Amino acid sequence: MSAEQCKVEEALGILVGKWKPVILLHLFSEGTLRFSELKRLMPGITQKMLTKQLRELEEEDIIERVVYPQVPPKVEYSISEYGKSLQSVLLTMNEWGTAHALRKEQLAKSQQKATS
Amino acid sequence: MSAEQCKVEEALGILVGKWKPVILLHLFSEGTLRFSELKRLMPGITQKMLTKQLRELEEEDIIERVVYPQVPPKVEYSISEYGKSLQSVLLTMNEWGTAHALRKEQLAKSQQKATS
DNA sequence: CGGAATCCAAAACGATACTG
DNA sequence: CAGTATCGTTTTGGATTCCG
Repeated sequence: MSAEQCKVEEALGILVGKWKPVILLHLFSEGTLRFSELKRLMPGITQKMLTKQLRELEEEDIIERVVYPQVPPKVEYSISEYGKSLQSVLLTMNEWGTAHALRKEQLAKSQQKATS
Repeated sequence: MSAEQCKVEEALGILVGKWKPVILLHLFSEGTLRFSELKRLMPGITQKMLTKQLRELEEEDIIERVVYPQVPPKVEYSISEYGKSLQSVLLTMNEWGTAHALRKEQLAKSQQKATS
């Protein structure tokens, strides 16, 4: 892993975005979700953002989008075959992130003691 | 790994930034580098950006900054003990990123054929 | 229901000049 | 040498309205 041919950004580029990891984790655990279900699972996200992030993930072939031609419309999202290869990356990051969050928490606690 | 307690952003937050992964990879492979050496290794980065990204990494305790009180100044950066725990994450992302870049390249090639 | 379009604020990034 | 400071541009995220 040399710095000259660093491809971390390739993975980073797909995961960055305030909501992308959460979207992916939901799809990984639920399998298939409608647009409205995703929205309900993420209070705070706007329709515009959800649409945008889903489009970007779709463009990278990470997720699949299926439109049912009916009224009212129904659109379902799921992880694509290729997208499944991302799970291990997500898992690694989540594990490290969990430990890091814990560490920060404990560090804050010990500093609280020191100043009290 | 449930979506409710997604800690991917914890890792993401540290890696995002146009130059952070490259900085980290350089420090991982070289061990210790001076500010000017880092800058030379990354043509295109501005002093301001390099300073900023280094500060952020330092604040997260990922890298260490040692100032030698002399004229002209000398400042050395290296991966901290804790920062080393990030290497596996970086490696995982780099591997996936490399494969992803290759895939995109080949996809582009096959599309080129199809339209020629 | 699942968007698209518009407008806006904030954050990231960058060029340049100056400094102990 | 290793930074600040200031300015401007670009990108990102968000609120709101409208549409088939």
